[in-house]
Amino acid sequence: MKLDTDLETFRRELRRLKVRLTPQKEMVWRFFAASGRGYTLPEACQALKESSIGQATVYRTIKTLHDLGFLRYTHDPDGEHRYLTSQPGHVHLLVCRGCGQAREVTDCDLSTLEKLLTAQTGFQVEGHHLEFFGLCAGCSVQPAPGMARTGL
Amino acid sequence: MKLDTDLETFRRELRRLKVRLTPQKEMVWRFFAASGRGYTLPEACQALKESSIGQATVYRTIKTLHDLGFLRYTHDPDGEHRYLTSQPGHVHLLVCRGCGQAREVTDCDLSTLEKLLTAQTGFQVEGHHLEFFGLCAGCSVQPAPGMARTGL
DNA sequence: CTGTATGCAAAAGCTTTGCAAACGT
DNA sequence: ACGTTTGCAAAGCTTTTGCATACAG
Repeated sequence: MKLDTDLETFRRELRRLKVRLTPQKEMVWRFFAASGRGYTLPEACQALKESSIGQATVYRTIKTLHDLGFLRYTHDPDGEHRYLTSQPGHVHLLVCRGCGQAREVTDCDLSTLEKLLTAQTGFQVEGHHLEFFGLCAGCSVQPAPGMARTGL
Repeated sequence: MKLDTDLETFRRELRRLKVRLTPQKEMVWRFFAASGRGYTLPEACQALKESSIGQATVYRTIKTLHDLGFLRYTHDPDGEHRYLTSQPGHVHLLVCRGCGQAREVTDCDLSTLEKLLTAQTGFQVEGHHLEFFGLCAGCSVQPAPGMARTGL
């Protein structure tokens, strides 16, 4: 399974970055890695309490992993941040409004658009955030009751 | 000045939408319209307290104006939401990391990219959020001390 | 007039912090 | 061993809610 190799990568990276590898960090990472949809901070706190991880640790760990690039967040329809594990580097998310699953997209060439903007406005574009939303292949087949809109 | 005609538009739109036009709504809207950079909810609460607008009203009004499309939010470097007035319709923001000013961009053709994504992933793309960041013309001339990074 | 919007104050919810004990390196 | 990380509990914020009063239409 891919998670295992990802987990190895996670450990290796932490070592390389001289960040302490604790069971908590690993559990938090695995928790997010197992979800395609991501979790908000309060959701993660509540769920990880089951694993006896204190909420302060959840907040601190998510911040750390986010800063290191192991987690990203996407935006709910409500504008809430939902964290999920991510490939390193520049990616964009394709978020399904049906099931909430997110998938990563590496294909993006906005360089033409960025050059145009610079020419038009004098703005030195350094980067962008781009997020797509719509319906994934599964959900667009039919608004299958019980499949789409799985609460949480 | 453009603000006046925008204010008229604002009033007209509220009437058209059968939304009550109260002094508070107007003050909140004007407060945001006067800022290029936007405000977070707590910032707005604090500032509008001066105008004797209760915080519950600030929250409720911002939510209403946001739902109606009169306000959008952009993302801080810290990921915080900063609300600002916006043109109706589909626009993108160009946010300066120097002075924090945001400007709207209507130019965006991601349709080719969206078709490509649909072909590759089966995902029915319904829309996107796109935000650019960099340095505006003023700030990129020089990191002028006292000009860039105006706190708040 | 009628019903919605407001302000206040309290409640609820979210996030951060201080500190002693536990743990990774 | 040392210094970082953790859990707990408390403190500090932010956001929502209930309700009487004010006000827009």
